[in-house]
Amino acid sequence: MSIQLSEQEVLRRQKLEELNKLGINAYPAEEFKVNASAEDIKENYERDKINYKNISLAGRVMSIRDMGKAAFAVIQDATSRIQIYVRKDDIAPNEDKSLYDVVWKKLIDIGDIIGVQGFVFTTKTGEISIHVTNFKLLSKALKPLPIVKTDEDGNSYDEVSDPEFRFRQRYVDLIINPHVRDTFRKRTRIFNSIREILNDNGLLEVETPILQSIPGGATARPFITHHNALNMPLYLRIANELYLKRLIVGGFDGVYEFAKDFRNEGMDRTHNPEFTMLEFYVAYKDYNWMMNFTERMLEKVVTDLYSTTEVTVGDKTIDFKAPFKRVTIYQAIKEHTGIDISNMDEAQLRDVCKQLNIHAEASMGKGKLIDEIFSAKCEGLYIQPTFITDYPVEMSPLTKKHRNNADLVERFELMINGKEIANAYSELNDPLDQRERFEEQVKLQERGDDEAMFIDHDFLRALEYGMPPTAGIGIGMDRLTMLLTNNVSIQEVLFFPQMKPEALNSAKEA
RNA sequence: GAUUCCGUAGCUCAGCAGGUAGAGCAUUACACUUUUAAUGUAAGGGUCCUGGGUUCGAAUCCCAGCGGGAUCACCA
Repeated sequence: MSIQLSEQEVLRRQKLEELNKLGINAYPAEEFKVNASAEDIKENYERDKINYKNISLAGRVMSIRDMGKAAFAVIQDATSRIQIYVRKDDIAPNEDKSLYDVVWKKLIDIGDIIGVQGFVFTTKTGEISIHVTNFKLLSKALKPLPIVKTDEDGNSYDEVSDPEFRFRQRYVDLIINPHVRDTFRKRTRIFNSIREILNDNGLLEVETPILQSIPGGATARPFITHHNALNMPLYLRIANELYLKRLIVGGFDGVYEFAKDFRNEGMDRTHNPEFTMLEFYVAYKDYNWMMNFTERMLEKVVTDLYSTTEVTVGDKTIDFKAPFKRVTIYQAIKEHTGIDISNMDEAQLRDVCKQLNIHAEASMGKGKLIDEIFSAKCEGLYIQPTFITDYPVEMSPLTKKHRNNADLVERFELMINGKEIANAYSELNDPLDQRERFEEQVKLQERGDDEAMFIDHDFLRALEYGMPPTAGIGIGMDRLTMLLTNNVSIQEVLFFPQMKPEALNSAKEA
């Protein structure tokens, strides 16, 4: 690495040498015992002052206001930020004032991680602060931290807004933008909340293969990799559905997995090549049960997160109070286009597409055409949580046929804020029907549909041993998180969204 | 993949009828022992994304590339 160092970087390296000369290890090994957090102090000091006379706290220096023989600084720990007050005569009570004049004033920078000991007090201006009696450098920062200042009205100045900077150096983004940390905490709370509900209902959390020899369970282009020892291609999973259903065959009544899935498709603000999908399957249930369960689950997730069922998303308020509205896909299309397509064949559907100005590929079958019409004319209109049900059989090769209509399947998608959040069905467990559906998919492949499914013979074999009637669902966790944290970009809810490599890696290390 | 906008100091940005760069914060020095976007005075800091071209002269104009955003296509 022969990167030109900036003035500030050179300076900080010099300070590091100074520290070494003074016998101060800028990266000490020993534990620094902490007995308070910034949040704890700010929340509890006022009514419990007795317990804040001897506190120890560690964090990153976020700002310094030097007043001559005393200084104020702001320390950020994992919970929050708190002001510290460092007075020369307090940290250096004897003749030797170098701890203040040299170490504190000259060698500590914004961005450094320090530990402080002292007592809590309230300043003249009413800010709860730590009066420092001793401090210790815990880690010296060699790069200058971008400074975001916030005034008393909450306006930010010089906020780092460049998405490239923020996503490539997420660690910096997390340090300086508290709302980013908040988003990721919420993401984890959403996952925990769901995990709790599923566990409470007796489902077993499982892990299934990411490397698969037949990518199944969804229609999407997979990533291909190669196993050297076996000398064979392997695919990164596009879904884990077929494996979870094998486990239902194996006798588990309920299984779930938060699965990283991979799809080799375009990237935009709702698509990352790797993303997280929750899938779960429950034996002896059907899609009606799953709708009931899903709406209760989401209501609880939102309540756990916000203590209310309402969530603000952009300029809208979305209410997750169960039950959610339910409407069949044919009803939805009829309602929003005035056209009843329930008895149409492929040719008639093509005419409808033409009439509605919807682009229809020659390779599209009946199911895909209906899906196009719904996507173009209906999907965006469902802002409040709505189950769209009873899809045509052609676009649902893993779904059980509808109990009352052989042209339909027992499937629903949950639409929220105009987007699909979940996809679920009464799982097809008739092995002969499943084989026929796979064969239909092969025909679609032959027509040029490069996303149609492969036949998974082992999965068929599993079904032939008998799978109980089962309800299953897939929920796009990234998109659910986007929705519940009011973010429009998937990059905002992934710590490390996919990016093209920086020149940093290729050029300078070679 | 297509269209479009963007890439100037550590950060946020200005500079563009072409004359080799500015501001605020950050940094450095000095002053200030309860400040809070602390303040005052002074100073330093830039392969203007990269590579070509036009020109006496390019951060500025043209071409190509790299990276990012937005919209569209594909999809979750």
